[in-house]
Amino acid sequence: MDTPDSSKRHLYLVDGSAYIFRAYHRLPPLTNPRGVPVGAVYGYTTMLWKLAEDLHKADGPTHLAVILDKGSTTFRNALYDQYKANRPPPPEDLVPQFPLIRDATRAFSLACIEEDDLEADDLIASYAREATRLGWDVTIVSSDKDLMQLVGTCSEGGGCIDMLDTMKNLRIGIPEVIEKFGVPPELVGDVLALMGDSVDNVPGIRGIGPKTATKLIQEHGGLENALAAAPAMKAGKLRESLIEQAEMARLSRVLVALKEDCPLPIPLEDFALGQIPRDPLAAFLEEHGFTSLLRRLDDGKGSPGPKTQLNPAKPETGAAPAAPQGSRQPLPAWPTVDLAAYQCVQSMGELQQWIARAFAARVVAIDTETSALDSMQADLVGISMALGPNDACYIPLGHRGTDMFAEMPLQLDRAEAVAALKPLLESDAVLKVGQNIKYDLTVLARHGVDVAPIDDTMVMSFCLDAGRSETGIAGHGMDELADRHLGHTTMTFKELCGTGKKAISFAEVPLADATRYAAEDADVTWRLHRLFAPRLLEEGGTRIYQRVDRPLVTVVAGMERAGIKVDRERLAGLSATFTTRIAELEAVIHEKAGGPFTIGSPKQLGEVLFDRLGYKGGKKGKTGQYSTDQSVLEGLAAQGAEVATLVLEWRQLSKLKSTYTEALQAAINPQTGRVHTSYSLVGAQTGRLSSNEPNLQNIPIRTEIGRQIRDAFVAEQGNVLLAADYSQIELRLAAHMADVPALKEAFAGGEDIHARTAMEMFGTVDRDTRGRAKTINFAILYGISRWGLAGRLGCTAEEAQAMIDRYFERFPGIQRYIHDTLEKVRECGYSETLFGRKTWFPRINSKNQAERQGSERAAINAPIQGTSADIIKRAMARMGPALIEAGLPNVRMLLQVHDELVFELPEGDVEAARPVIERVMAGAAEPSVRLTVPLGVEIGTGLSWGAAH
DNA sequence: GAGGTCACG
DNA sequence: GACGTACGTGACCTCT
Repeated sequence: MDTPDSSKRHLYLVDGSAYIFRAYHRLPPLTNPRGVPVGAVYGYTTMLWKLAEDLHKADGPTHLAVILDKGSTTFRNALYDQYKANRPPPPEDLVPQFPLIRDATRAFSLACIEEDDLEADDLIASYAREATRLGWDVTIVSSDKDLMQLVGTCSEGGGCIDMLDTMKNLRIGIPEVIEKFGVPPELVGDVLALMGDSVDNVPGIRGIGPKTATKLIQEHGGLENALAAAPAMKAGKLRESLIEQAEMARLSRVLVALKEDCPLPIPLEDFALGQIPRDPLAAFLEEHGFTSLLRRLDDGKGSPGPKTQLNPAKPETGAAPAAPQGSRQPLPAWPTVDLAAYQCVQSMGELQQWIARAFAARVVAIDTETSALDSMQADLVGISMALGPNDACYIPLGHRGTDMFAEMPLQLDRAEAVAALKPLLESDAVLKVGQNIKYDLTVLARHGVDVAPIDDTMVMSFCLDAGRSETGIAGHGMDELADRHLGHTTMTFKELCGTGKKAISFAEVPLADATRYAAEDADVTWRLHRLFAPRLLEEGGTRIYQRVDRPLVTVVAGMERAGIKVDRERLAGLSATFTTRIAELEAVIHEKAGGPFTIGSPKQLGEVLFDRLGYKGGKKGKTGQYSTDQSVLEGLAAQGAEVATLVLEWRQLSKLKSTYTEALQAAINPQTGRVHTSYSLVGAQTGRLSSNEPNLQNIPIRTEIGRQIRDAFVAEQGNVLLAADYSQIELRLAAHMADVPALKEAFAGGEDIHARTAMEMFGTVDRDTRGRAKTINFAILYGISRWGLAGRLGCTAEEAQAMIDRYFERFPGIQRYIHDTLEKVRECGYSETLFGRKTWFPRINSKNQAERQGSERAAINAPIQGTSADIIKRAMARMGPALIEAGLPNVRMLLQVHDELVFELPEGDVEAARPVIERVMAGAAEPSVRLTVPLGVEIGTGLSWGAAH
């Protein structure tokens, strides 16, 4: 600071919500590179920029916070239910900009505050009062007339309050307030109470406007005096109104009064301005295409520009740049992980200190420790937090004694600690970082905490490095990431809790060990986040991470938590039927085989079929074992081997019973009575989700007998299930991406695409040619080989090759797509979806032909499968807000099955929900990508999942 | 833990 | 000429 009196504090309080409305109306409707409207965000960003430029001026801010309105109702609605009821909804293209305001604030590393039940004005008033009490000067960045009540007030402390209208570049002091209202600031509230406010729906007194209100207050010196003087006034409308509506005026006075004693969620000192780190700001400016600001950021010559304060120095942690594939990147200059440095938090005082420090840090890595792996059932045992390298703590909450005689460990009351952490975990001003934070979201949601905003290092790793590994599939687990990126070997859960029968619950781990383990996880997560955030920007992963995968984390957590109801009795009934039939089959198979054997053992079955019974066609694989899979058994059955037919039926029923009818009953959550799958966001290299424990993405549908299992997935009483499918989405995307006129035309015309293919290929459409065409269409999507196609179609490789040639000829574009895709992957090492998701293929140039060809097929498929995954993920991220906006808060999204979404909704909502869901799904590529084929969506409803198809 | 099989898109 | 023979998953079973 170059101010003479360097101890003088000057607090700027930015009225963010008010600003954004004004900026919206004053600025042209800009959109960012993704087509998202950002005009108001741009205005807001330039305003913050201007304020940042004032940093080093003599009377510039030393402290700054942005205050936002949070909810739509506040305590004032309890006083007067019509308060602000007349407000029109914000313009459609402004709505998506609200959350970006927070992003912008965070990008400047500024504090951002919003509280339920309070308006921004109240928080501003409370902070302003507190600051002046301490002798600070305060500038309120706003032009809101309500806030003018605060201007000029000097307390004993000596601090003064003024306002700054950045748009008009106007300082508002006492003279300006008097000019506007005709009265000094302390009487502004009385004037406002008389005149009312039509926008906020403050009633005031009908017939009294600003002029009369000012005159009355000037004459009588205050509202109560004016009301008291009314009976003595000369008869007329004014006198009558004042008498009749005196109570309305008094209510209005309360409504316009600012609440100056709100609890302050963040201490004033934490608003201290320091250097503004460059990287997050640059990332934000780039993401939204604010290129002129970005240039100014990097242009050191602009003086007196923000350069000196918006210091472009590398982040203090020295994040390492991306490493070339395969080589270890240089390790960041951080102190090595020191398990002894972590604090075990055992008092509320210590906890409060950590919370305050986390607010100040604005980024906190968190990790929850629980008693089990299932986030829907696990009990919360503790929470760890990290604010920097080795700056981490563990808060034990649910530990037991190490044995039944041991004393209970000293720890905070769980409910009390969670309540203390809740404002931090829910604060928009603080980014919560987790490794697989979806798990923590679910656990904490069950304790009433909705964690936001979030980052997930596992998902970040996936967006950077999907498929990227010399030896195979790159994992994104914490231990692996710590080793790969930090050169650090983490404590393993096994070391701590053991395995198998001797395993103990985390709740039984002694606090000292638990602290080392849990805090280390948070510490490592914090470090990984510091590495990944700049890499995403440099390597082009920001778009897919910020726009698709990050928003999805919270959405998917919600779906998992919702679960789906299954009809236990129905499953049990099916199980019993299957059991009986399986026993019958077993007896007959053993009889035909000439003795008992384990039918479920492919090895024994092969020997029975090909050695003992002497059937032909036995093929041994590389393990020296006969193959007995479906196609082999079907071949035997065609030769008249009845036992093969019986084994096929046995296999089908055994599969259905063990994997579905039995396992699903066991998967019903005893608390919710529903089945909660867990989705992995990093499970499939192409960007698809995967589902596990239980897998709800492979519930039978293709056979009649399997389909009965789908009928056991049901809606709650009074509700129905709605299933919405993209039809032929991958073929449509192939038509678009390879630019195939005939296919695009067929999709545009709503034709049967396989029939069209049959016509092009064979000149005629019947069952047979359509079926063959369908096979070929899929073969194309999966990276064709003549051998594979020949096997599927039952023809020779030469005939298959002829068909491939014909396909390329009829559908020009396909061959070029395959060629270009492979070219790019060979060159860059990765493929990309239309939305920029990368999948790495480290073995694309392998000397091993099988390996190489396998990579080539996967590389041809990945952009198509991945783009499809991006599209449905975008639809999922938008679905919740779209349904809320449509007034359908009771429609719940439950499942995703790659090209299908399943919802549960009140029967009465079906007709309203159908078009909303259809629109969101069909339009999910836009505005990022303009497809040249329509996306078809088919919707069905029913009391069960089976019936909804 | 690996291999085989089969449920799904 | 061998290699293996369509992309992406997860669960269950048997056997080592």
